[in-house]
Amino acid sequence: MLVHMAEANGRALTSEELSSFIHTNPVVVRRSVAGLREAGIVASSRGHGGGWQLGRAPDRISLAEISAALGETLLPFSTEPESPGCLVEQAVIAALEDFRTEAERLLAEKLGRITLADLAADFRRRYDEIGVTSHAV
Amino acid sequence: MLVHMAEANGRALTSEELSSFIHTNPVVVRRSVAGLREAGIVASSRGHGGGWQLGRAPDRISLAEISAALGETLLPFSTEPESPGCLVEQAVIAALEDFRTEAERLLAEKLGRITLADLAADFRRRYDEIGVTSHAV
DNA sequence: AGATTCGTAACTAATTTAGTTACATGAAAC
DNA sequence: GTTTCATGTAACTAAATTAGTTACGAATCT
Repeated sequence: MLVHMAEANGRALTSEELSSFIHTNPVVVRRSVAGLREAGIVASSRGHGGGWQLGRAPDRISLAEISAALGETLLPFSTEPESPGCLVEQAVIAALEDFRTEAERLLAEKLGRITLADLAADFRRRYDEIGVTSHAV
Repeated sequence: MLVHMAEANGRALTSEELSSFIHTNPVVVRRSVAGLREAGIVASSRGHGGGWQLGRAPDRISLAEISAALGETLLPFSTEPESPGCLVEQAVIAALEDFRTEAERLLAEKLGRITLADLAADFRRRYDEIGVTSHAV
């Protein structure tokens, strides 16, 4: 959805339009994207001509920021104790906590290097390529 | 559960015992741990004196192997297309696929350095510490 | 004023996961 | 060889999560 916004040239896209892109429901779009508003990644406006657009230039929006704004973890396990007092759990969590800290830093660093502008550029490349191919055929 | 097996000194632990450690059900234990058998991480035996034990020395079982044997992914997102033909999705997946490949290699490498023996040693350290504390009080 | 669009609550349906019961299979003890 | 103990596995239930839907109020533009 954000790539579509990046390609929209400043025009606001409605939840309706965005939802049709990914074959889902406008309300689902609003729910998902709303989390990106506080971080300034998107801006929404109501009424005529309203909808969603990027909050800043796509080359200043990294995947790390998007991931963080959505409240997603970069690693698929939690290090919260389930049985406080269990020494085995404490040992496991301690080991994973160290791992997690460094791994998350690494992942965030890598995701921080990929921006929406990169994705949009890649999309455009593919788009042009298809265009050429179609024309050649 | 594996740490418990590592601490069991070769004795087989029953699903019943293991389940009580983590406050769950014996069947849940069997279901979970069964996936580790093919990888040789655990071995199960039936009948009298049967149960579960480590399939090899704990210093030769890494967290990376355990994770792999359980069929878990190290990263919490999939790169499988949902809308084949969507160029935006293809661009996003391509970017994430690159990221994923390197990130998974890194994570596996890090997890590969942590063995069950490390966890067991840390557990034992905590255990002894508690013992001393209790005695001191 | 009327049309449009987000914001949000409330409800339903589908999926996943944990937990449970039940019973067959295999292995040791006697 | 029978009894006892333990895994292996199917089948069912319950809880939690998620996606989807409907409905309607609030904001904004023409």
